[in-house]
Amino acid sequence: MSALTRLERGFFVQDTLTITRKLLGQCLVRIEKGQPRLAGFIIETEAYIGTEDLGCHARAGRTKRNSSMWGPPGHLYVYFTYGMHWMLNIVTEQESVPAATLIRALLPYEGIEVMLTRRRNRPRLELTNGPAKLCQALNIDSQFDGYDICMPDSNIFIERYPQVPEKMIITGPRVGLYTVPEPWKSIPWGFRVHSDFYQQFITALPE
DNA sequence: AGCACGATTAACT
DNA sequence: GTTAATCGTGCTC
Repeated sequence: MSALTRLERGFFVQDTLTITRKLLGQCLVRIEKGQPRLAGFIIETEAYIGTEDLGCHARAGRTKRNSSMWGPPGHLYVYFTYGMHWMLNIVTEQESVPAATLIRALLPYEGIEVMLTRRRNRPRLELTNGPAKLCQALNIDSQFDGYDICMPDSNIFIERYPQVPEKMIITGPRVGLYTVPEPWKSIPWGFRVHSDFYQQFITALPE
């Protein structure tokens, strides 16, 4: 087994759609003091790109809330919505260009006992199968808005795994943009891994 | 100062 | 399939 490397700054300097696709199959890791490592494979992502994209928070210009999206790549944009939920994004593109990838779902891999506690013993496949759920499971909130995941001692980072084959990636519209006008509402900037691909990892999960 | 809404979730019929 | 929960944010007055 070869040593795993972390995604470095250069990865997040590619164009946003490329990054959003290539993040599928990579492993998001969360380190907390006094806790076992929490980790999950990224299986669903969405791209939000620039002020033109009317589905993107950047459409209204830079505000206190969305400021991180204008920041340097490889940092996090974490925001609060629906009065109770946190959402995890990774900032892409060069500084001053607002764009990010939303992490919508993970396949739990390490630290499942801790995730079960945080997620009130929900079924294993429902631990991190939504953008707010994974933030709850990994204990990610406002304290990580603007956080740099490329620092050597970062408490959140992504480990490099082999790319998911193109044929195993399902492309479709982004979820939840009910009031967003076309073409942005339907533009196919959502990506997920076909369940055929990760089924093998589910059956391999420890009880 | 007031208000409508949201890149969601869980529980319900 | 529907809907309540719950509150920070940004917009309007």
